[in-house]
Amino acid sequence: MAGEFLGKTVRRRRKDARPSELTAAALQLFIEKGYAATRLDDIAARAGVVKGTLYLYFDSKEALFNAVVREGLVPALSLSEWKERIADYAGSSPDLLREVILDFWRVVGSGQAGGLLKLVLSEAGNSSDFAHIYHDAVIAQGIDLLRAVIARGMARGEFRAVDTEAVAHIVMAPLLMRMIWEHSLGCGVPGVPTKRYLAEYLELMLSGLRSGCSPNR
Amino acid sequence: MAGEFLGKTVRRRRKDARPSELTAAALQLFIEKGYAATRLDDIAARAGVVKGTLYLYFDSKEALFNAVVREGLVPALSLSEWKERIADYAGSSPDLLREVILDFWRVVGSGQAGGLLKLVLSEAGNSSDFAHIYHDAVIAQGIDLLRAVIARGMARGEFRAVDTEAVAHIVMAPLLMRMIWEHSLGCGVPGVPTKRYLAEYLELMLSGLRSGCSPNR
Amino acid sequence: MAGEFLGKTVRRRRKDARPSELTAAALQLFIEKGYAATRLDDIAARAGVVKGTLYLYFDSKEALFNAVVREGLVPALSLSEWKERIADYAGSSPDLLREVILDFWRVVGSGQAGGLLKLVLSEAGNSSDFAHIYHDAVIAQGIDLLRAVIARGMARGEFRAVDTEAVAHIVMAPLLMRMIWEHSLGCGVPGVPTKRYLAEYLELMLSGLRSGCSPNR
Amino acid sequence: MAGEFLGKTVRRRRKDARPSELTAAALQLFIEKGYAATRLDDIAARAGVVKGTLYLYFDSKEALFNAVVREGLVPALSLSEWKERIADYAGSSPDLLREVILDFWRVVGSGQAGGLLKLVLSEAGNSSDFAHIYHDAVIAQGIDLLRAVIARGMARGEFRAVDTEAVAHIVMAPLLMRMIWEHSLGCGVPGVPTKRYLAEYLELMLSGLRSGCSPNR
DNA sequence: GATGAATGAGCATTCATTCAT
DNA sequence: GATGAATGAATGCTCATTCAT
Repeated sequence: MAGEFLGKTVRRRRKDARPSELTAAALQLFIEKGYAATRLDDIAARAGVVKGTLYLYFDSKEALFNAVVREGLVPALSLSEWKERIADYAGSSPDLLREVILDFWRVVGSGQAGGLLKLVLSEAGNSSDFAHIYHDAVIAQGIDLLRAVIARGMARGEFRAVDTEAVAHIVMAPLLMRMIWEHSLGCGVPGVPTKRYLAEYLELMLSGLRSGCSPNR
Repeated sequence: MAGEFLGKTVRRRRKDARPSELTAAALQLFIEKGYAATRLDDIAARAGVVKGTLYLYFDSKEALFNAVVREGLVPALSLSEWKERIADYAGSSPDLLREVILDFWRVVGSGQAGGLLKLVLSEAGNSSDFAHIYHDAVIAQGIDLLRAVIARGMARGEFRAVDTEAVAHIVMAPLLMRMIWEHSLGCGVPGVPTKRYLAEYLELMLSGLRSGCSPNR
Repeated sequence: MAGEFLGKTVRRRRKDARPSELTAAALQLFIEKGYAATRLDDIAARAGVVKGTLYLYFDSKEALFNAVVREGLVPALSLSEWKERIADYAGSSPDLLREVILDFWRVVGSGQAGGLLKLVLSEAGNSSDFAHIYHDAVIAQGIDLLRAVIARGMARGEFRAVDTEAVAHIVMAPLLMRMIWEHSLGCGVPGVPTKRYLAEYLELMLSGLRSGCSPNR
Repeated sequence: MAGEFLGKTVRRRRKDARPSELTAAALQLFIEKGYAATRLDDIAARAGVVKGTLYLYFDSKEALFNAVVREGLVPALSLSEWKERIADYAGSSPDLLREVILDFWRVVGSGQAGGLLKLVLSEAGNSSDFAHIYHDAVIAQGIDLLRAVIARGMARGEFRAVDTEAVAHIVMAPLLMRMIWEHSLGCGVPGVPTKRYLAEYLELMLSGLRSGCSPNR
């Protein structure tokens, strides 16, 4: 019967969806209040369940935290597609750098994935070293992409000669800081809207990388 | 007697130094483990006293935290001296920017003052909004300096026209990120020593700001 | 069809056998870990069902415990047959005592019925007073048999005059202690195999009861 | 001043006495309700303190249980004195056996030490194997004493030849069972006062051990 | 009848805070 | 001023019990 069918479907969909509902609620609260200050009661309440229910899906508060972080890393996986696109890219290196950076911002900088950065930094030093995990899974991905683009620009004479690794870190820093401030101050960097920030940022980095200008001194 | 005299001296010195010994111990632990995960017992133990003693100097754990942050802000006060120095500065704006940035790094980026940034970001969102306090006391100071220098450079035709506020934030970001990583990953950014990082950073920013080059597009 | 027939048979047999399968699993675990430390999940798992299923047959954990104990008392019912047999017995009282004791051991002392003693003693003091129930249903049965045999021996001049009730308790004690040790230490009394224990025990009791010897003092 | 002196004394005496006050309360409740069913709140309440106070003296509920058992074993240490006394004893072996048994009963069978037997049997099978510990510390001590006395009697021709180890266990059983029943049924074995029980018990054992009677068959 | 997801009351444990000494 | 024993509220975790399917 349709009733039974729907019933089972609802139940099953619930069961399947629960874990991510729970981690979503947990992520929000962990970011808002920090790991230690977040009570399981609060997480459960925000997810519309009861504390005990959490233990049907996660062994402990720490296990829940792990799941939250791991789930937050998933979007960053899409960055790996860029590796092939860079090889086939036909346009100029400045254009490519623009595209890569804006896509990184779209994927990582927006939504709750941004708060995850603040979270793992806050809880760095705990048993499971999530700062390293996050660094390797997200930051290092972005760094690698930037290095590849910068190297391409150097090879094509579009960028001046730089230490690609150092510069990749430096170029990424303003993106990450922006993410951090937005989740720490609550409402973006005061006085500078994101759009203008990104525009000035891209201009500054591209100008700084461009070859063919006289040296600074 | 010499013994008594020494005793009193030690006692007196101790008594006066106590509060800062306590906040120093607290700062270390707050940075290492976060506010919530740090027990007063641990702080007292590291300071060589007993938990109850903390309450002779601070009303509560939160009051201790406040004192820790406030004390950490003190070094940043020296930044205010720069305001006058900028007005009197005789050299080029790129040189001035270099000096200001390196001094900011010396004052804020080194020592435990660096950990403080990570700490206030971690605990952002708690009752007392330290992220804002820290932002206003330290970051905003630095931002203002940078804005002044950039404006000077623009006025003198040494820097191209930019949004000074946005660019000041962007220029500061790599410094702050470096501080954060050093205290979150434990041991600096892997693969890029601080000295090279700073050198490439200055070069990139100054190249990006320099006037007289054709626009990026 | 045979398949269906077998299926129904199996189903039917299962259905009827379920309660005792459940109590059997529960008995084992209650003895191993104690009442409170045994989780319904464990019992269900050992019985090959799911926790909720237990509630189809028992109202609560305590009701299950009650059923376990009551079921464990059943074998002891066979002791009642002895009442008639004693009346008709033709041999000597020492021989009769031997037979009664060895049968008691066979019925009560072996198998899981032995563990039941340890169990009810462990949980004595709970709401339902199983120590009394077990005492009345099993121990008192044995005591009564022993009293009858001892009284017969006294009447026939084979045993010396004793307080039959006290002596019955005393005679039974070594049997019960042996049962307890076997289930508490895991592997019988260290150093004394059951067979030798029983032989020496019977000899000591019969020697102690025998009439016709000079008093101890 | 006297006030201060008394104050310190009271405080110190409290501090020193606390652990044993707590274990005493815990022992009572563990015996009454079993380990798992006893809440720390109850123990604290009975000791006149608050739950948290328990953790000033014991790391966990299990640590408290361990302390309770270990403390309960102390009285049994006095049994070791008997080893020398047996060697020097001048009287008959039956008299010696009487004395040893009555002293064992006085030391182990009375007071809360008796409940300890029930307790360790109940909790046998848990991580720390207290049944073995108790067996070795208390029961085995008594067994050894009995074996020594029985061997002495056999050597002097006062007792018939028996397996000393088996018989020692058997002789001890009625004492232990009596202890167990008293703590499981609440109020002694129904119908047989302790005094008569012990008298009949001694008579039965000594008669059973005495040499010079014809064998049972 | 059987399942297993969900519940919620109960308990062990932690830790900031107090206060008599 | 300094101590440390004692407190009690808070919280992670468990598990018997229920109920929709």
